[in-house]
Amino acid sequence: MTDKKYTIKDIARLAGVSAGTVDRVLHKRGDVSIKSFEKVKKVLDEIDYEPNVFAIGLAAKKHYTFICIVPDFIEGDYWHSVYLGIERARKEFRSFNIEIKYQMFQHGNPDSFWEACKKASEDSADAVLLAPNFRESTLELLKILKTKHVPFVFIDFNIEDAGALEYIGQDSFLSGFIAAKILMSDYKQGEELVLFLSDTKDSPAEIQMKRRLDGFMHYLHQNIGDLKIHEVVLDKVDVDRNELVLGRFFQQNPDATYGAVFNSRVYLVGDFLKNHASKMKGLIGYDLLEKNVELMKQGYISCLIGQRPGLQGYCGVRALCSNVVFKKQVQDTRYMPIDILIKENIDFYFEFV
Amino acid sequence: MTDKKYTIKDIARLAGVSAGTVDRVLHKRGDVSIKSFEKVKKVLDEIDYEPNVFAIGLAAKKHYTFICIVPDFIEGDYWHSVYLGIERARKEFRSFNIEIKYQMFQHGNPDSFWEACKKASEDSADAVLLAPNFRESTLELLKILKTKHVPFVFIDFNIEDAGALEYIGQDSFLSGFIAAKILMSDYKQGEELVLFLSDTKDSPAEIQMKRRLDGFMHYLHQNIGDLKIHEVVLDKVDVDRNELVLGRFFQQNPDATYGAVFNSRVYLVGDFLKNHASKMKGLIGYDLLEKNVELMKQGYISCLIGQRPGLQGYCGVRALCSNVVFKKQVQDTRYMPIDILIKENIDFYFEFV
DNA sequence: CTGTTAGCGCGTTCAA
DNA sequence: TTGAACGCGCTAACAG
Repeated sequence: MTDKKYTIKDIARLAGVSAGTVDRVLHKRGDVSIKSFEKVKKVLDEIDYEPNVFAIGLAAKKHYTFICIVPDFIEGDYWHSVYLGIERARKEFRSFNIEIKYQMFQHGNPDSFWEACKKASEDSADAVLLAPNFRESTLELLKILKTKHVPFVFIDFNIEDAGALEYIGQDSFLSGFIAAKILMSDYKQGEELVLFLSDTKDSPAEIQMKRRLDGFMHYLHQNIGDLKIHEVVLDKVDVDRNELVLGRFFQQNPDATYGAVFNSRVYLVGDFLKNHASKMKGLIGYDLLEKNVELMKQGYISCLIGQRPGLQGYCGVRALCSNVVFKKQVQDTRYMPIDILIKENIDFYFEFV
Repeated sequence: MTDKKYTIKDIARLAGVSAGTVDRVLHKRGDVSIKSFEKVKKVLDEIDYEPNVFAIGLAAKKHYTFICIVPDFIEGDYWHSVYLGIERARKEFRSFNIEIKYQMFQHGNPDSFWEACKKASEDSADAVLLAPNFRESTLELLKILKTKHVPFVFIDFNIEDAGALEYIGQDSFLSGFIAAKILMSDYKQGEELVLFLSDTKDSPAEIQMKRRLDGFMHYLHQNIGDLKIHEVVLDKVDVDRNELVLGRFFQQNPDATYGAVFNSRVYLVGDFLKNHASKMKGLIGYDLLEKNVELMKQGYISCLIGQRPGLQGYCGVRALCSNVVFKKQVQDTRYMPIDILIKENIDFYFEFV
């Protein structure tokens, strides 16, 4: 393969036509005589023409607006990483005149999500990236987007057959399966397991957790017989209540020495352990929130499953950009790697270079 | 943060000078009066100027040649991935007029490496990426590069204090430590371990393996008392000899049920096990060669440590590009993530998006 | 020392 | 249906 770079002018010269005609052929803009078309086509078939991206970027006049409907965040949490990925993409594609607008909502708050969807559908966008936190509001929004032919991608959660350009996220079932395999690798007869569950209902987040749990249980059924499994429901925010619940639980079940949390809030358990100067033999959870990472480094959490939130945000914007700006087809599902992070490799982990 | 994009013309207008002067200030090209400089500086301090990368790319007239001194490869092996990463970077930076030349050598062959270094030093390059397989030849080459002020980066192996612009690779000690932790997670009293060693000598590859082994042993000392450890030396290529050695070993040591290989050639052991329809309780090795991945999917290898060869190649070229083309400072060490791959997450693993 | 100018390759007029 | 011409933002050469 040669590195010789052909320009439109080169092609025009080789074909014996003008640059404008070549451009028309390349972009299928019509108004080209059969004869000219053939001549240009012939040259294009023979050489390996790749347009100069810089010239394209420089000459681009069109402006695009992408709307991102994602949860609001605080420093160091999951959606902060997603945001950073989106911002990274924004900078990278800034020269293509892509403007990114955010419609943020309170995570887990249906009204706030609905509000965000409504605003987004009123606004005119060329593409939409969204974390479909609630099903009904999402479908409502999609209806409008579809009539306007505005493409959209889902990140983190999926709603199948909703017509998304692409879904970007993890295979939840398998990540649960892996979590079990890692967590229970040093299991010995007689030890017990506790699943720390959540009390949210009916949200895609809940569905995701359910799938992870399914995968987790699937591993246990396949590999571990008669294991005693406890369940403890934790509150999202009520630390005092959790303190009470966990205190009682651990007192009554000293053999429950493996713990699993199927969302980011494994720090709730980690913090409890830390406050009581206690450790489980194994505690696994999801996502590299600062709090989680810190607790893992201190030994209260033994493993975290990472799902590349930053990459999700980045890929989301990039998929929209490929489709809208470059009219390229994109794949319909992009599964993120299932990263296994432990105390020892967490320091080398990064999402971007 | 506003998205308003300032151009050099904007700055010139705001500062009351011409675009040329602004350019001189931006690039510290001198020949600017104090007064003009101050005016431009003031404007620059107030706004958030980011040059348009496309315009830079388009206007760039200079051509660069990078030489990559890396091992030759076959489809699906480690250095193939490195190559793909380099090629990815080549395509991405092609518009900056960077030409990539390869000086490939036979992996592990000092003469071939020496030959490649010699050719590279005779050729005139603007930057060099190399996998310093042999110390002396490398130092010889570096001497010449340094007199010519040609920057170079190391990938995969490092030679410390050799003046490399950047070293890109893994923290070998820690990756060994992690390998032990993963491998021995379900260790039970009485089980035995076998280390499959290599017989290469004095190469940076050997040093890397040594470091991994050190980390591995460090974990064992910290966490597992009186473990019986065997050592088996495998030949790189002589399959028949290995067959013999392994056959005898496993016959005599039925309790040696954990195995570790500190390089890519864990497939040597995996293949043996497969041929004898046998499995170890745990077998760990390095790198996602096709052969290794296949054996892991089939259950003969339990875990592989990945070190992102593709990303290494990509980052290597990118570092050179940042430094040579954009005159940017680059970090001196870029440790790759230590990826933990098992049967279940291997299918979702990828290096690039 | 400083302003002006001619491209870089492509998209997009506009006149022929 | 076609070719010529302009401009995107920046760099570098040149003329004052």
